[in-house]
Order: sequence, then structure tokens, then C-alpha cells
Amino acid sequence: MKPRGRKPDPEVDARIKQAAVTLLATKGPSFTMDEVASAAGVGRASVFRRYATKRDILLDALARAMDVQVRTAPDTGSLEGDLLVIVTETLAVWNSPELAEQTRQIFGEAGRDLAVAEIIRTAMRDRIARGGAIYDRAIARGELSPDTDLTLLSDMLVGVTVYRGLIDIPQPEPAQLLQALLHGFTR
Amino acid sequence: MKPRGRKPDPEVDARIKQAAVTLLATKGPSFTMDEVASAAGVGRASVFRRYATKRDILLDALARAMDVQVRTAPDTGSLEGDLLVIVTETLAVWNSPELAEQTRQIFGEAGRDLAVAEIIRTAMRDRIARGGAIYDRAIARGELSPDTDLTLLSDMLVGVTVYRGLIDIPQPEPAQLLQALLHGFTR
DNA sequence: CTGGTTCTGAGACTGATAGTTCCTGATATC
DNA sequence: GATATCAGGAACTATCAGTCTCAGAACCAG
Repeated sequence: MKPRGRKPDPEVDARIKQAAVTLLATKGPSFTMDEVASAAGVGRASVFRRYATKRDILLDALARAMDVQVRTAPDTGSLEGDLLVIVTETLAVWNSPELAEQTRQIFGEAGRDLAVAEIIRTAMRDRIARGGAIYDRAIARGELSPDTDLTLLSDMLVGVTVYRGLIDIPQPEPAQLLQALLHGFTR
Repeated sequence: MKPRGRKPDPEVDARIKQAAVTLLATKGPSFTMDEVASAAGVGRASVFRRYATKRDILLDALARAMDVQVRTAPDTGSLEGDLLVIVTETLAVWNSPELAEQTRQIFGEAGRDLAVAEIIRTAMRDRIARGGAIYDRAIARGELSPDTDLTLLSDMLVGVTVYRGLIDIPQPEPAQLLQALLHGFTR
């Protein structure tokens, strides 16, 4: 059956989503529903008509926020060179105080809500997939074995930085981290 | 000058601390002050007389909880053997559903409160220091260079597991992680 | 055009929870 | 014995998620 009465205003939709993403970026996951409504210049009820719970709007805003930035994979001619770019970019997130704080909070939220974890997981998978060419080339060059666990490689790279970022430890030097990933710690 | 009136009851102290630690273990950081008071069989005001805010009691309970488990370092005769024990133990935390959930929540809390981060950081430092002998022996045997960044080694090991645990990815096989740490990903 | 339905902003209300305050009684120091 | 602090209990405030109501606007069916 057709919907009857007045239709939801798409303008209101847009302004709520916009406000949620902005608030997530500025205040982290602790924004309030009142803030969303007033930042969107919209009635409280209109927010709750679209999102039953705060969790819903948070997840939506988070998914939007994670969907944004992705760069094309570098191609420097060697695995070491390509990975150095990625390592450096990854560390850059944690070396910028504002970005680091934001990221800390988001990973923190993942610890209390598996749905948040899933959003991050998916976003990270996409990001790795985007860099797949690097590994293809490295395997073609013989720098990596064809049966390398690329996910583990990637997770070890990201893992240290997330871990250190979360508990507020300075990040390693890119070259050192790169060395450890490529050659391990034994001599 | 001496304190005048009635003294704080040490029994009450103890029961509050006990209740806080227990609640932290069972409900995670989301326990309420009412729960603490009633679990301790104590008045609400007595809790707030000892801890000005919930954050304070949470930090205290957390510090207590982290202070508990530490094992003596293994000595299998090789770095590989010793590390395998440590890797396996670390993975065990995340392979037990209840422990994993608890750890997830605690790391999540670190993302929203740097004081929590500091408690974890300190506890992890202690734990690494406890395993220092492993690395001393490995260096003596020539398995590690004397200028190895042991903190990075340790953080890379823990980092992957925390990262994967937080965003709910299955943990790697111990042997595979060990291999990556010792020898890296290149051939 | 009319009537019914759903949207809109505004605001009141409920319930949970942190934190405060006050009460009465117990226990300590002076 | 006066005074101060602690004990438990309970009322109170403030914040926030989530619900509900209202009056007015927009839309659809007849």
C-alpha cells in the first residue's frame, strides 16, 4: 500500500546526517541527540523519527565518516618503497593530535559495541583491498612469497599503531617499523 | 593536626573495593555507583566519600585488576621457544570469549580516558619487564642483536592481537605470528 | 474541496544515572 | 560533654535517551 500523509523532508534528512557527521568529528561519539537536532536546525522528534536510538545515528555517521578518505596505492618500484609510504601514512594519523584523538575515541567505541567494530573492520578491509596491487607486484618481483598472509602483514602494521595510539605510547619510526615487518627481529 | 571525628571504617573500604573489582570483572566499566554500594552492602554516600567520581573508582578497580596476573618468564632454551609460549598465552586471552570481551571493554575505555590508557600502559610495561630475561638470554645466544627495540617487538606482538580483538577479527595462528615477528614477511 | 494520515518543530514527560545534600545515629578527639 | 567525621538512608538536581502530545503543514484518496 502507498504511503499516505506528508512525506519525510529530504532536506531534513540531509541536515541531520550532516550534523551527525560533523558532531562525530568534533565531539567524538559523545554528542547528544539534542545537539544533533539543534545543529541540524530541526526538531528533536524528527531525529528520532529517522533513528530509533542514538546508537543508530552514531553507526550511520561512523559509516559515513569511514567511507571518505582512501588514497590510491603508491608504486615506487619496490615493496620496501611502497610499504614505507603506507607505514608513513598510517603513522601520520597517530602523529596528528586531533586525528589521533578522534581515532582513539572511535576504536574505543569499537570496544563497547561490536557493530562499531564491524564498521571499522569493513573499512579497513576496503583499504587493504585498495592496496592489493602493491602485494601483487611484490609477489611478481619475488619479494614476497605467493602464500604470504597479507592480512596478517597489514594487521601487524596497523595493529602496533592502534595499540600504541590507544594507550598513548609514541609511535615508532617508520623505517624501524618497516624493517621489523620485512625482516623480523632476529639477525 | 589530627583528624577529629569518627574514623573511616576499614571494613567498608575493603568491601567497596572488592565490590568494584568484582563488578568491573562481571559487568565491565559500565557498572553503576548504586550497584557498587549495594554489592558492598554499604550506603551510597560511603562510596562517594571515598571516591569523588565514578571515574575514580573505575580507575582504582582497574589498577587493582591489572595488578593481578603475571607469570614468570618461560625458559625453553631458544628465543623461538620462549616467544612461542608468550605468543600462545597472549592469544589465549583473546581466544577465550569472556576474557576477550572484558579486554575489549577495557581497551575501549582506554580510548575515552587517557588515565585508563596510562594504567594499561604501565601494566604492560611491567609485564614486558618481567619477560626481560628472555631477551637477555636471546641476545647472549646471539639470536637478537643487542640493540634490538624490544618494546617494538613486544608491541607488535600485542598490537596485532589487541587490534584484531577490538574489531572482532579471528586471531592468527601462534606459529604464523611468531614466524612473522622473528623473520618478517620477505623471503 | 474534504477528511484522514503522516510529517514538522516545540516542548513536556519518564527513567536511568552521576553527583549533592540532609538526616539521624555512632564513634572518635579535645 | 562539645564537636567533628563517619555510617546508612533517602531526597534532591542535572543530564541524557527515549516517548508522547500538540498545533500546523503537506500529502493522498475520494
